Amino acid sequence: MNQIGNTKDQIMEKASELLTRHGYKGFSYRDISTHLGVKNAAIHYHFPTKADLALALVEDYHQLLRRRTAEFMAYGGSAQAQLEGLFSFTRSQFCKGHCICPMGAFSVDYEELPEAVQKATAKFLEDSTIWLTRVLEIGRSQKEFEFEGDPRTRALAILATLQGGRQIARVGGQEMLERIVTEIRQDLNLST
Amino acid sequence: MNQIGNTKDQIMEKASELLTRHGYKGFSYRDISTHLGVKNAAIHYHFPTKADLALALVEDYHQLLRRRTAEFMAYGGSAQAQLEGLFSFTRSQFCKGHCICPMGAFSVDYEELPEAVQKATAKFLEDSTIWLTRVLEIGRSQKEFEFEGDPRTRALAILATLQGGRQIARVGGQEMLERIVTEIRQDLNLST
DNA sequence: GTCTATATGATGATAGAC
DNA sequence: GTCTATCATCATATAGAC
Repeated sequence: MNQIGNTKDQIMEKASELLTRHGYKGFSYRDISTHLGVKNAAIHYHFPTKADLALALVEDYHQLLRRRTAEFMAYGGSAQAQLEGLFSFTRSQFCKGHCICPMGAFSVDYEELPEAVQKATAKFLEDSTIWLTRVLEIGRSQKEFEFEGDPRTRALAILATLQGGRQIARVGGQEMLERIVTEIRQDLNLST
Repeated sequence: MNQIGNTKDQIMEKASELLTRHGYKGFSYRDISTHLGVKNAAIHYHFPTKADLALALVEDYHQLLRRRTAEFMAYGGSAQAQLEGLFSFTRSQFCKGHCICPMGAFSVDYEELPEAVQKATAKFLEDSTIWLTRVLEIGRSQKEFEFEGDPRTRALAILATLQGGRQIARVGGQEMLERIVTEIRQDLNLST
């Protein structure tokens, strides 16, 4: 195991969990340092300001998206598998500590975030939309599912639904999220 | 004009704006008192703790929902008008300061809210769902729009989509919200 | 890289005068 | 009902030793 940068990774991992559980304003450097058994200043060494940490998180999410979708964007494949991957990811994130979408967490505090973080978040959203749009286009052309209208518009609606769905499930229980995912499937005439 | 309770109302109005703009953790008693030209302690007189204020806000939203939907729930009417009312409310809230849904704001901090606020929020969500479910049932039976499957499930999906949509529009611009609303209409075969 | 120590400011909240 | 004054606590952040 490579130990270099290990602390930095641990910080980001914990920060990501706290962000999606308690929101951007809902966690502090102290929460992270206490959990790692280090001091406050150690976190500031790796991320001088909280905005630096936020930016690193967004870019990390973005890179993860790129890795997981690179092949599909280049060569295509089963659109249904991509979509089911999104659904199961959404479900597993919710089950693991009622985690909401990072986009949802950041959007609440969006207007007060530094410009660099705002721009990175907007790019992340845009690339997520582009990816899902492509999935829908390919899936429709391959007859994996059916829908009418503009693929980008539908991609945005699906992302919004899942983002809102995870939040609503916090309040009303997991059953609500299950129903919501079912509804997305139905609108795509997906039986599985 | 009745002056009794005026300050209390002003507090709630400002608090509601701040909540939907900056989130529950994103506003303080100081923000409110400064805006009203009073002192910190004056707010605490009306709402001893922030949780009291949060509870009052949720119950106020709930009561507003009850008032606006009472007639429809009792006698029915144009479901399409109810739905369009929801859409235009969503749009106007976004335009006025990029306000997100209170449900979205509270859901981020939900797990740390006191139990009384959690329960009130859950009831508000449940009644919102019941109302929209009824709108969909009546609208479908009156052939105002078409959709398949369970009305409650679809109601939840629409609420989630609008909640997520308002947040996404903060990051990606109003055009995204417009697209998302368009998509909901299309899935109901609503042309207007 | 991590520590101790510290600066600075905001926050929710309370006591008691007017 | 609102004020002054005050509190304990927590937050982000920095300087300098090890």
